[in-house]
Amino acid sequence: MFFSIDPHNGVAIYEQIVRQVKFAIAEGTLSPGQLLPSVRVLSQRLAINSNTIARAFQQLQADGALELVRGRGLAVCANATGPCQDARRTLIADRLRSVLTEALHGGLEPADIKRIVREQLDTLAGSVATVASAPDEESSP
Amino acid sequence: MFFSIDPHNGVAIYEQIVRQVKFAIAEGTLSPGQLLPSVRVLSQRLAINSNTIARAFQQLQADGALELVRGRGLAVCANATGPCQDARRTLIADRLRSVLTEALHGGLEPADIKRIVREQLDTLAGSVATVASAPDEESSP
Amino acid sequence: MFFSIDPHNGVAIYEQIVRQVKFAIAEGTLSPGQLLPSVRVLSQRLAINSNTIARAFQQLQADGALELVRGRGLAVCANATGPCQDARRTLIADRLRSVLTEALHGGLEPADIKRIVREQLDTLAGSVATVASAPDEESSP
Amino acid sequence: MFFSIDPHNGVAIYEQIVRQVKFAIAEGTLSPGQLLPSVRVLSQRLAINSNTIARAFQQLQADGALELVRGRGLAVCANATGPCQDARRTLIADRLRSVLTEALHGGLEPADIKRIVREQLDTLAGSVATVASAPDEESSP
DNA sequence: GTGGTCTAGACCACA
DNA sequence: GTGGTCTAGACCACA
Repeated sequence: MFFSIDPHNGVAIYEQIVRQVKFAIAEGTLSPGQLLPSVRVLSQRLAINSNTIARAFQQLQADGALELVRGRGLAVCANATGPCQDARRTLIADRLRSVLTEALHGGLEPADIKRIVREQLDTLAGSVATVASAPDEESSP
Repeated sequence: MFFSIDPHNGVAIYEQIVRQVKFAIAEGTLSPGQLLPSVRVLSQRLAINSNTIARAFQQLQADGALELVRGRGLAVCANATGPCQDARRTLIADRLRSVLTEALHGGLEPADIKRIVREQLDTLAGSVATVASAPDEESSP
Repeated sequence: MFFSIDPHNGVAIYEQIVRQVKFAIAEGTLSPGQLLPSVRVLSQRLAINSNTIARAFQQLQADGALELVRGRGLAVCANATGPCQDARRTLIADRLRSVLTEALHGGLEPADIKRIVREQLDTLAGSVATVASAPDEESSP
Repeated sequence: MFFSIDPHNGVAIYEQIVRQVKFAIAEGTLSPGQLLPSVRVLSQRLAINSNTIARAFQQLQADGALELVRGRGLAVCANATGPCQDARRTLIADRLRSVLTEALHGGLEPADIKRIVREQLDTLAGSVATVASAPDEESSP
């Protein structure tokens, strides 16, 4: 499981974790039943306080994405994949709508906006693809 | 000058105001020399605390977009249009890059993302166009 | 609003606060739109850390019982009364079912259990009624 | 001896075991001198960690309900029945008082509470009766 | 070892 | 003033 946290992007850290876990479940990087890295491990790896990790995990439990396995840790819920795929699309669409609204209100033309999207996608696709295909030492706990 | 503030989109309110003023300057809705509505008027119109408005205006002065005209208020700087056009593109592109990165990291395909962008643009274009062409009682103070 | 917190009864403090706020909404002690005591005030009054109060309030927001009023505090949601009445009955019925199951499994007869319930209710009804009818200095903020 | 453990009812698992053993002694399912299943057996049967079982047994010894019989295991104390009957009533009454207090504080009427108790008892009585009369392969070791 | 809760105290955005 | 977030560190139940 790969995390990329930015403490200064306006989104709370615990919320970034919640989203990235849901996204990982959505794309199958985390499969049902799989255990997540422990709070302590993740805390150390991300250099983030363990309370913050715990808060994210608790939210994920409340959202039905993770379940507690006593003494072993937190595991992906059996039927979490579908809902997480929905959640992913909704979250992305909401953020996109917000940015696009701002762009249109700011006087950019749809054609111009589409051009920017295309540019950014072309730039990003390469680097992200690299990350995504990198070997992940934790995918089978 | 038309403002649309969304308290839940993750961007601080004062920051939304800063951006929207710059965007209005970029597209010419606000021209050099033009006076902005006062903090008090804007505070009342947007139902937003005046400290928040004041903070946005302070930032806009610091960024060289607005300047104080003694006894009259804040006016658009003489040479602000060009820089604001640049800023607009950068601000939009930055937010877009952030969302697109999140989407790609989350396992969405570029094609799927482009489809979502198209959907959202189609939905939004109509409503925004309407707003944009509405008469604006404050554009010539 | 009256709180009675017992740090040692096995239920987490924040959870006790969540329940008692929902119960107060259910019985109308807290009406829609009404502001709750602030986190700081409650923290001092109950001698409980403000993070714990904040956590309870956050849960209550997530549950749709409270909503944030920027700069003023947290208010009871407009349509929270009905759901809180349902939640109250469910929570009580669940806890009762748990105790009654234990009693039956432990070999007590239904008649004996009913007698204990009657005894306890008679004992408690008086004292609670007194509390409930006491003047509440905070019911109209 | 029949155990029914509910990990989600707020009472610690070891505490549930302590209570259920006392209750079984109270109703005679466990008689003085009778040996209890070993920690290992119970741990396996209930799918509960053996530390948790051991802790419950330790508490039961401290409470004078069980005693160690060298080389054979833990047995019900000679004079445990009476005290366990008292304990049973007290433990049940305490939990009931706690729930009933919460219900009254929450604004439920005594009549409404009695109705809920009656409903729950009717629902539960059938299933529990069935369990109680089932043959118990361990009652005479 | 696992997660859950709580405290004390800092800093932030917003009103 | 309001609530929200984060850290550091303690203690707990359970495996």
